[in-house]
Amino acid sequence: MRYSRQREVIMNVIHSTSTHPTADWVYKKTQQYIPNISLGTVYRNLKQLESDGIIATIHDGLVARYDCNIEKHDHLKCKVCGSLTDLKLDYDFKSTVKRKFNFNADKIDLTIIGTCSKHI
Amino acid sequence: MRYSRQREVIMNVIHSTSTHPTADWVYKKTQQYIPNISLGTVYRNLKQLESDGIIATIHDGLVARYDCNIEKHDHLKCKVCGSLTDLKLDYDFKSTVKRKFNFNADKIDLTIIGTCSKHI
DNA sequence: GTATATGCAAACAATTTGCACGCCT
DNA sequence: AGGCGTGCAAATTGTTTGCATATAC
Repeated sequence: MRYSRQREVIMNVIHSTSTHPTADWVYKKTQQYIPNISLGTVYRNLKQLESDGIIATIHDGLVARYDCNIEKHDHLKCKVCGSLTDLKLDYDFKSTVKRKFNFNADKIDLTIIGTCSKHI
Repeated sequence: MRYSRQREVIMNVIHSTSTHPTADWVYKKTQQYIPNISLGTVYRNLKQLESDGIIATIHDGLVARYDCNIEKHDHLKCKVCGSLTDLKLDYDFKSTVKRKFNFNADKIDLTIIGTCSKHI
């Protein structure tokens, strides 16, 4: 993967937030730095960065969100404000499913949906 | 919600499988019984059945899958064959996130991604 | 120089919606 | 009769892709 200014800006934009932005949000934000960047370029870069393990993709309903935190972690999703917050829970299901189903687990997607402290 | 033959067939089709079908699969299957049913009708009914709590929607990547099992449960997703299998794990994260984040949890989406026993 | 990255626009896939008509109740 | 449900097609939304040009190395 060789250098491009577009990718550098996209990386900076993603690292500037912890809100797990959508491709469209990243696009609008990068436009502030590269006005004629195209949405296709944003998607292409996000995809490539993911397949290189540099960022992670979260499927939030039917839109994809991107996350620069690639460490294993879970999410809290507020159904009022739509916010997605990182958290780290402690569990070990991999050995359970290996034992019970002979299933080889790679990763676990865990999202808790509810109401965040701001909206109770 | 009043009776319609389309909805009855859609319900039967969903209950005839445990594979968590997509809207398109349901559409093709219902066509065997009502050849001129429209895809819009399938979507409308699936949506209504979900909002009435009769079926559940699972967001699998960027497509929606539908599940007649509305009891709380988790999923095993095989990345080789794409199959989605129900399982029931034992955990209690709701009290943890209430205590730590003052987050009121409604439900938990938990999917374990890996390789199922058929493809090891 | 050559391969990768880009901008643009068209294509695509999943889903939703407006409208006129049909069929439960 | 009145209103919910339908079929159809067009619209929307999110994402991908083909192509000619530009740029990193």
